[in-house]
Order: sequence, then C-alpha cells, then structure tokens
Amino acid sequence: MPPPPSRRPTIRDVARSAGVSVTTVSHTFSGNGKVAPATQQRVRTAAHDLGYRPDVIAQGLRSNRLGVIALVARQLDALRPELLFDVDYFARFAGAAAVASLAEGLGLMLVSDPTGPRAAGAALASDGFIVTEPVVDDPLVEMLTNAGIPFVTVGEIPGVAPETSDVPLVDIESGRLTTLALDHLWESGARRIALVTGTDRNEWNLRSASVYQRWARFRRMPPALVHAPEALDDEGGRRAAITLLDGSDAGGVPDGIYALTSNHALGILAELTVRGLRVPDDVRIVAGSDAESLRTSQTTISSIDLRPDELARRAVQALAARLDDRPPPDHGDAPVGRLLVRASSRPRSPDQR
Amino acid sequence: MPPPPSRRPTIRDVARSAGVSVTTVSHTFSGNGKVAPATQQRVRTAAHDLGYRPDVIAQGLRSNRLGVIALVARQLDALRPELLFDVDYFARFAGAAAVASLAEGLGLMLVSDPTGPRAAGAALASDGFIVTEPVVDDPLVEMLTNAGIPFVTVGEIPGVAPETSDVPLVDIESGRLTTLALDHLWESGARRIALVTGTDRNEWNLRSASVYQRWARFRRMPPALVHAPEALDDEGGRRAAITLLDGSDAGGVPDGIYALTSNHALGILAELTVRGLRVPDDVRIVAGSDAESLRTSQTTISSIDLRPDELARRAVQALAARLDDRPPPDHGDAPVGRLLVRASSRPRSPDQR
DNA sequence: CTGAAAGCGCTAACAG
DNA sequence: CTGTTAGCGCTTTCAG
Repeated sequence: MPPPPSRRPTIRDVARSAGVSVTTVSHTFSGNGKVAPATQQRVRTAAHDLGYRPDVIAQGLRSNRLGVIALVARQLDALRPELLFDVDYFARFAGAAAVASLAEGLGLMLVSDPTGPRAAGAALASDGFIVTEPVVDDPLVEMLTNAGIPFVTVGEIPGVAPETSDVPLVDIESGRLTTLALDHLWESGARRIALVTGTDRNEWNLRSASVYQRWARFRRMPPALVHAPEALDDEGGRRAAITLLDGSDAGGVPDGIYALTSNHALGILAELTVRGLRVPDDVRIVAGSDAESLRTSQTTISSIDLRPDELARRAVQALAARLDDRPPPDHGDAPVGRLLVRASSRPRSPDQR
Repeated sequence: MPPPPSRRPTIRDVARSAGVSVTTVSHTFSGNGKVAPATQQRVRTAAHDLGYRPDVIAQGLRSNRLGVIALVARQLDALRPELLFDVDYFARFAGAAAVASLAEGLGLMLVSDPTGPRAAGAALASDGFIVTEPVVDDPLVEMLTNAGIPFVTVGEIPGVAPETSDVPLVDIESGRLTTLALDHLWESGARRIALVTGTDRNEWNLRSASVYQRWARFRRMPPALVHAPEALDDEGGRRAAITLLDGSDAGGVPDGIYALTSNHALGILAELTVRGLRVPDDVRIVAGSDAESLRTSQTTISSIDLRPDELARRAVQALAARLDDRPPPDHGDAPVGRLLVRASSRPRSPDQR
C-alpha cells in the first residue's frame, strides 16, 4: 500500500476511491440528499480508510458559518493579563461555556476586545458572540449590532429594556439577588447596611445600587453607597472600608456591608480586622460574587453565588438557538443565583469559626 | 446613496468601486505584491467606505490556516464543569494565552477533549494546539502527532526526552521548583518533610516525586509521599493530611508538607487546624501552585508561583513561531517560577499572622 | 438515486 | 505596477 499523499484527503479522493461522485460523498455526510444505504456504506468505508474528515473551513466558506462562537472576556487587559479580577467567575464561566459549546457542536473562542484596532481577523470570524456584563453605551454591542452579528448578553444592556431589544438575554437577576443579600444582612442583625459596588457601568453595579437605594428607603435606613474600581482588587475593598468607617457621613459606622466584588469583600474583611472590628459580631459582610477565596478566608465570607456555570450554559444555548433560527430555549423561571451563608454573616453559631 | 446589498462586501466589490482588479485589492491588504501608493490609497478608501473586511474563512481556505489556536483545558470535565480545580492557574493561563494570541494575530479556542468521539469539527480546525501538562501515553498527544497538527506542550511529555522530540516545550521547571520548595522548608526548620502530589501522571507530579525522593535521600530523611486526586480539591488535601498524621509509617508526624495542588494545601491546613496543630510552628506548608485563596486563608500559605501568565505567553509564542516556520523564540534561561513565602512557612515573625 | 458543474471569497502564478 | 485566471474543499442546484 503506497503511502498516501501527505496532504489530507479531500472529498474527491473519497469519491474516487468509492467509485462515486463528490455529490454522493457530500450527501452521505451531510444527510442532505438521498443516497442508497449500500452506497453510503461504501462511501463511509472509503472515507474511513483514507482518514478523511470534512474540512471545516471549506464548509464554512460555503455556509458562511464557522462553528465557532466567541466569549468576550472583559477583564482581560492586554497590559496586565495576569491581573484577572474575579478569577473564579471568569474561569467557571469560560469553562462551562466551552463544555456547553462543544455539546452544541461549536467551538468557543476567547476574545478580549474585538472593537480594538488590533482585532485579529479570527476574532471576528465567529458566528456569534457572548457578551458578559455589557456596559452603558457599550462599543462592542454597537459594533455587533451594526455588523449584524448575532450575540447574547449576560446581564441586561443598561438603558435598554429587554422587551425593546431582540437580543437574547441571560438574566443575572441583580434585583432579586440584591434584595436577597440585603434581607439576609438585615435578618442577621445588621441595621446600617452599606453597599460597595464596582465602577463598571454594567447592570450588576447599576441595578444593585438602585435596588439598594429603594430598599434603604423602605427600611428607613440612611443609604451608604461606595464605589471602588473592580481592578483595584482587595485594595479597592480596603479603601471602601476606610471611606465607610472614617467618613461617617451617613450617621455612624455600618454594621453590615454588601460588597459586589469578591475581592472587595476580602479587602473589607482585612481592613475591619486591622481595626479590631469583629466579623460578624460588629460588622456582617456578604459578597456579591462567589469565589474559592471566600470559602477559605480567615473568616469565611457569605456570598451570592451567581452560578456562572449555569449562566454560561444558558448563554451558549440561547446563542446556538439563535444561530440556527430556532426559538430560544425556555429555561423556565426557576431562579439561578443563590445565597451562600458563611461565617461573615452567621448570627451566632458556636461551632463556626 | 442606495442601501448596500445586505451581504457583506467582497473583494470584488471593492475592486469595482476602486476601479482596479481584485489582485490589486488583495495585494494592498496583504502587502504582498507591489502596488502604487496612490492606488493603495484609493483601494483603502473604497474598502473603508464599503465597510469591507477580508473574509477570514476564505483566506483560511486558501492558506489552510485559520488563524486560531486551541488551548486544551484538561480540567474541564463535561460532567461537572463548575468544578474546575486550580481555577487560578487555569484562568490566568487562559487569559494570558488569549491576550498573547491576539498579539500574534491569532484567536484562542478553548477546547476540552478533542480526542473524544463528539469532538466538534471546529475544535479540530485550529492551526495548532497548546497542550498543558501532557500525561503518560497521552491520547491527545498521539492524536496530534498522527494527524500532523503542530502543538506545543507546557511541561514535558512524560517518558519522552525533550531532546528526542521536536515538539516545542515550555519548561515548567518542576525539578528546580521542587528543590526550591524543599530547601525552603528545610531552612524554615522542617526536618521531616512530606510530599503530597496529585494523581495525574504528568511531569509536574512525576518529576516532583522523583526529585523529592532524591532530595530526601540526600538529606537522609525518610521520605513520606502521598498521592491524592486533584479533583478531590481540599477534601483530597484533608485525606492526605490524615494519612500523614495517622499512618506514622515514615517514623513520626511530618513538620513540613509540600503539597503540589493549591486546594490540597488548603485542605491540609484545615485538617491540621482541626487537630490543634499550629502552622507554621508545628508544621510548615508550601503549595506547589499559587492561588488567590492561599493569600487569604486563615494562615496564608506559601507557594510556588508557576507564573502561568508567562508560561502561556511562551507557549503561544512558541506555537506561533512553529506555525510560521520561524525558529522558536529564545526566552533565555532566566528562571520563571518563583517561591512566594507566606505565613505558613515563615520561621518566626511577630508581625505576621 | 447519482453526477456535472457552478461558485463561496480569496490568493498566487503568470502575463501583460 | 496591474489584470486574468485557475483553483483551495465543499455544497448545491439542476439534469440525467
């Protein structure tokens, strides 16, 4: 048996080897036309013997679809890629998205900023995009809309009512989760609850803040609201804590803090500890995003687990459906995110800590 | 101005609009042939006006290259993608790889298991692969080798001498780093140092174990070696600790533990704490992989920072070079991984802890 | 049921 | 310097 030519076998090689036309080969693989079972068998054997695999690129050229979707990782800063904040959220989301994509027969591309000038061609070749946490006037959203590229968002596009837009949306439930966290803090005994958000203008930050304001009014509690850049990590949390503790503008030191970013929560805990404040006895803390580090910190920190894995799965499925012009999957309205109570907000439980 | 046809403009549209041939357009964009500057300008303007962007797929068809490389995330288990272990390592590696890829004009695809039967076509369409931590008789390595697909590994292929193979390798320096960790434990006062590895049969686990054996012999220290599955996370660490503390086979309880997986280290710390052993006074701990959670645990844990960001960058560059038939980049032999000393192995320092 | 042939958008000889 | 043209591997009418 002569060594096959080094180039990979094409559909023609298979056709020749099976004594049929390329059409027949194409049809047996795509299941499109009608091919006699016997012929199919011959084709498959020939293909197998030759080690033939349809060329995805050529298919893509015909169909204008590559079978790849892109996940935009906002946190990826080209200058300091080692400083991914909210590592857990990102990793879990990306991991689950990759697996879910595979299940849909799609590849998952990781992309930082496709709007930038250096946007690699490949980045744009994707069939669709998953945009997590779009921000106000998001240039990426604008670009995708203009280019007519299908995309789904995780979290609403701020300022765009979901009913208005036909962009599929995976709901992160900022409203419900904020209330959940605040109610929990209240029940665990806090009466002056402060909110620490990030500075990105996405739904998570914005809606949490507005729900918090309303909630505070309802509870007749003077609101204490601090913003710290996500990228500052625990240092941002430390600063927020300092602001809250020193600037006693809201009439007194808070005895409960809801910090949206996990690393902010860690920084807050650190600052409180330094000042000799006890958690949860003096101040209760809840983080708005779960992370491994919250499970293992000196005092373990309660958090909202956004369930990035589930969000990712839904996003992929919604996008895949949109790409195939299928109706969007119905995930029912079972809530996704949940509260994880840990030591930082547990009323009193002698066995803990 | 009539609305442009809804299909995206092709190179021919540009050619027509600029009054030149398609070749000229192609050349001005690829910079391949020679085109008069004036013509170039006309072409560019026309292209810009039409909103033309070269079609990556068509380019790929011609060149047999898509401009996409794949990162195989071994930890992605389709059944439980939310259980990524070593989240930090993965996230940092993937993030840095995505950014580095972009800098090389490549997209980065996340892929779980391309050898499986369900392997989506797109997963295989990548121009090359980055395989982290290949294992003994790795089916993926075999598959890529057979298919003639270029790849680089991060960490040696166990059982294959790097000189023998022409697969580009990014060295994780397991040997040096193991010695570094063990020497550090020794210097911080430990005299019975145990090693806890994972169970994957990759270079990191295997080489660390063998270097440890040699090191123990050299120090005339009875070796105590325990293996725990990576996927068990902190529970694996807890079990390893139990084994080490109860099964006093090696003559006595260890006073120093080097645990390769960060979550194992956390579990070990937890178990030691439960038993009333003080860290670092009674037992010193070093983790073989850094993570945010080690920085914020009850007692902060020293670790080997593998510098996943740097490893990823090198892997991408090596692969990109290989794809272009360029010589592999020379990263010199400056060491990459480093030791981060934290409370869990700090001799005595009243300000810490 | 099967085959011939026309492209998908682009590049690269090869001629002018 | 610029244009003509022949494909890359595949799908898809449209005829047999």
